[in-house]
Parts: sequence; C-alpha cells; structure tokens
Amino acid sequence: MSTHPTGRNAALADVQPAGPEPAVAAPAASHRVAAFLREAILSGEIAPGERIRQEDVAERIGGSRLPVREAVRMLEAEGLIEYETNKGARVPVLGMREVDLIYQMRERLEPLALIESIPRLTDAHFDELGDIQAQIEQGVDVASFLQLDRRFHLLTYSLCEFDALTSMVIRLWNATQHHRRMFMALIGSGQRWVVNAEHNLLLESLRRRDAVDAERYLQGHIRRTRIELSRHPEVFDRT
Amino acid sequence: MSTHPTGRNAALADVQPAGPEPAVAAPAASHRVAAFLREAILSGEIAPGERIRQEDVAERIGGSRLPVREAVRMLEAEGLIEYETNKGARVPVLGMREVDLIYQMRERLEPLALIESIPRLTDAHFDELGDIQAQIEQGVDVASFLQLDRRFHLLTYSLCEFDALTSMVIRLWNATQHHRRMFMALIGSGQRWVVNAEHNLLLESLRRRDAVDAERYLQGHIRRTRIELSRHPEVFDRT
DNA sequence: TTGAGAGATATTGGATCCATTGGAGGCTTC
DNA sequence: GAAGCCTCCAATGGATCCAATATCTCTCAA
Repeated sequence: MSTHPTGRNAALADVQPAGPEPAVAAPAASHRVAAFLREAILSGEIAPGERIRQEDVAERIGGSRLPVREAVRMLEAEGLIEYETNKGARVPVLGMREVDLIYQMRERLEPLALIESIPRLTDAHFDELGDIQAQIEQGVDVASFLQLDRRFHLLTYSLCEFDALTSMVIRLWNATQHHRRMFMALIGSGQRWVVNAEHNLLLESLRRRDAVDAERYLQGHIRRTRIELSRHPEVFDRT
Repeated sequence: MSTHPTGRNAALADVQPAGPEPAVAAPAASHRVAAFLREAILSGEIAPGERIRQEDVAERIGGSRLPVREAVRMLEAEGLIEYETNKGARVPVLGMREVDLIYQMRERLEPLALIESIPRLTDAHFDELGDIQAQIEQGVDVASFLQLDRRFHLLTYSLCEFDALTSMVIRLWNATQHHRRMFMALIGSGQRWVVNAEHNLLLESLRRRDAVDAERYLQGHIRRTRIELSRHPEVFDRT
C-alpha cells in the first residue's frame, strides 16, 4: 500500500487521508452541522423531496436550532437543498434535464481542475490511484464503487489549488449523488468494464503527464456517462 | 426603445426589468442582508481585505445580528467573502492566478449557458441587446460601462433556465468585479473598440441563432480579456 | 360524502442574553 | 530597548425566548 499523498486543497480533504492533525481551529458548529446534513443527503438517508426540520437536526446534533439555521443557509447557497421562506428546507428533486446539464458542466470544469493538478501529482498519487482502481476492478458492490470512484476522480484533482474550482466540482458531484446511486444500482456491474478501461487510460495518461490526452479521456468518460444516464429515464422516476 | 423581454431565471432577475410584481413571498431578512452586502462588495464600498463586522451591518440594516450571521454564511458559501471561526468575515483578496482561473472557468461555463439560452431568445431580446451595445458605443464612463457590459452578457444568458449554471456564472462575475473595475479604470476607453467589435459579432451570431459561432465569439471574448488582464499585474497590487 | 372554514398545532423568523474567543495595549523583565 | 506576558475590551458563538407564518385537523354544512 502506498503512502498517502499529502493534499493541498481544503475542499478535497475528504479524499485525503487525515495526516497529523494540523493546528487548525475547530470549525464552528454550523460547519459541523452542514457536514452532517451533507453526509445525510449524500448517503440517501434524507431522500430527494424530503423536508428537513430544523428542530430535528438540532436534537440529533445535540445543540440549539441556531447553528442548524446557519448550516441550512450554507447548504442552500451550495445548491444542496432548496429553501422557501417560512416553509423550510427540502432536498431538491432534479429532473433528467437538470442532471444532464450538471454533467455538461462537469465535462467542461473537471478537465480544467485536472490540468491544474497534473503538474503537481507525484508517484505516490499514481500508486494510490492504482490501488483504488484495483479495488474497483475486484468487483465491489454499488456503495463501495460509488465511494471509490468518487475518491479516484477527486484524488486526480486534489493538487488543483483553487478552491473556487474544486469546491464547484465537488458540489456538482454532490448534486447528482442520488442519481448516480440509482443508476449504478440499476445497471449493476454490467458496463463496469467500460469504466475500468476509461479509468486505466486516464491513469496512464496521467502517469505520462499528458494533459491533452488526460483531458480527452476525462471528458469522454463524463460525457459517456451522461449519455448513458439519459438512456435510463427510470432513474428519474418520482415514485 | 424596445419592450423589455421577460426573463425566466430568478438568478438573473437583476438584469431583467422588474415587471408587475409577482405574487412571490417576501424574501427572508437574511436574503435581504445578503443582497445588501453583495451590492456593497460589488460596488467597492467594502474593499477587498476589509473586515465585515456583524454588528455594524445589523445596525445599518436596522435589525439584529442574527439575519446578518445567516447572510454571512450564505456569502461564505458563495465565495464572495472569507470566513474564519471566531475571527469573522472579510472580502477575499484575489491574486492574478486566481482571477485568471476564474476567467478560465467562465470561458468554459458561459458558452454552455449561452447555448441553452439561444433557442429561446426573442427579437425583443435582440433589440434590448442592441440598445445596450449602442449605449456602450457612445463612450460611457467606467462605472456605466461595467454595468452595461454585465447587463449585456447576462441578458444573453437570461433564458437559460438552469439555476445551477446561471447562479454559478453570476458568482464568477461577482468574484472578479473589483478587478474588472480596476482594469477598466486603468486602460480607460483605449481598447474599447475591440470589445465593441466582439459584442457586435456575438450579437450578430445570436440573431442568426448560430450557436457554434456564438460560442466561439463568446469564448474568444472572455479569453482575450483574460490575457489582457494578465498583462496588467498592477491591477492586483495590494497597496 | 365532500368541501370550506376555524381553530389548534407545528415550524420557522427574529431579538436578546450570556459565554467564549481573539486581539490590542500596557506592563514587567531581561 | 525589546521580547514576552497579562489584562481588558471588542467581536463572534450559541441558547433561549417570543412572534409570525404555515400546516394540520376537526367540525359543520351543502
């Protein structure tokens, strides 16, 4: 197992193993609540369309409603929840066209993050990426695949040092997390060899530090997934 | 004077003349505070690096600190302010590389918004765009130019109905507002004929509904501005 | 049976209070 | 005179209270 490369980007901390704890101030409670809600939404514990009651969250967190309110405002600005005055927050229900557009945004933005990251990637990163890909190829279950795939891609962007870009990329991933899970559960591991081929081609071009090839493979990877998704409208069924 | 086209996108409401007031709920105070702060930052009233004290804002708004705190969280998530726990909020100071990257993000995202918008644009929009461009060509001052230029571009995106995209575009504009103002003040109206040419080419391709040409002109317009900006490092001097 | 309306309940919006933290300024000490 | 420490003040973090709004429910009448 390779040593874990050190990340530079705070927004990508979740794909970076926690090194020795840096002397950074503890985040305010509102940030912890936001992280808690983010996780609950991404894991599917809170489903799209479901309402989020501030008091419930406050109780589960063990605090007052105030940090929850701040967290809700943050997630609202992130686009992870919808908010109506006096009516509260709920997880948005995205249709196919919206998800398709988010994938188009990813097609355009993620290559940029990759290009910024490539020159700084180290052998340790390539080893780690290889390890992740090896795990994926062992045929893991859907939940593990989603986690490893996310980790794989975000790791390739991890040395892009621009928070405005990396946080945007993460938000786009987050916004479609639910649909990705539905989609993978639907197709199972059927087409997973395509993903493996694409990941390996991408990784190979990264090792060569060939930004042109890497951008092409990455964009194709996202684009193919987008088109595949559009062929499965049942993913967007609101039942 | 053309009638003002009706916009569909809430995020672009600021470039759409306010029609008959829709029966929409009054925004919560936190949103009004956020709009107030946004305007203060974009206008330069609050300069980059300057600290924002919650009590001051609450006093100017005539409310308590609570809505201000929520607004600060929103603007933090928007990237318009930086926040440190227990230390408060301040307007970030962006360096040349960061602004350059934001322009690269714009190069990739704004054509997407334009492509989505083009099929729905009406003659009324083209007339309005022509009016704006005519005003620009009369040689207005820097402040008016910035306002008209913003209005011109955002109007071309106004019929893109995806909030995730349009709000992102607006945030990218907002993030570099200060540098755009510095830059324009620096070069005066010297190179403005280039902008005029680009705007007219873009507008012409829009009238033809030629998405390919429009995307090319728009991307070139942003890219040229980015490179021009990179030739004026004095815009980023922190004095 | 169903629809409308009034009242009850639940939830969010805002203000105020107190605790905690950061920082400025003065003081001591070497 | 400068570095380090301590104290005080200012600003933020969080909890609780009350008001305003929305939502649910029960009743009553068509």
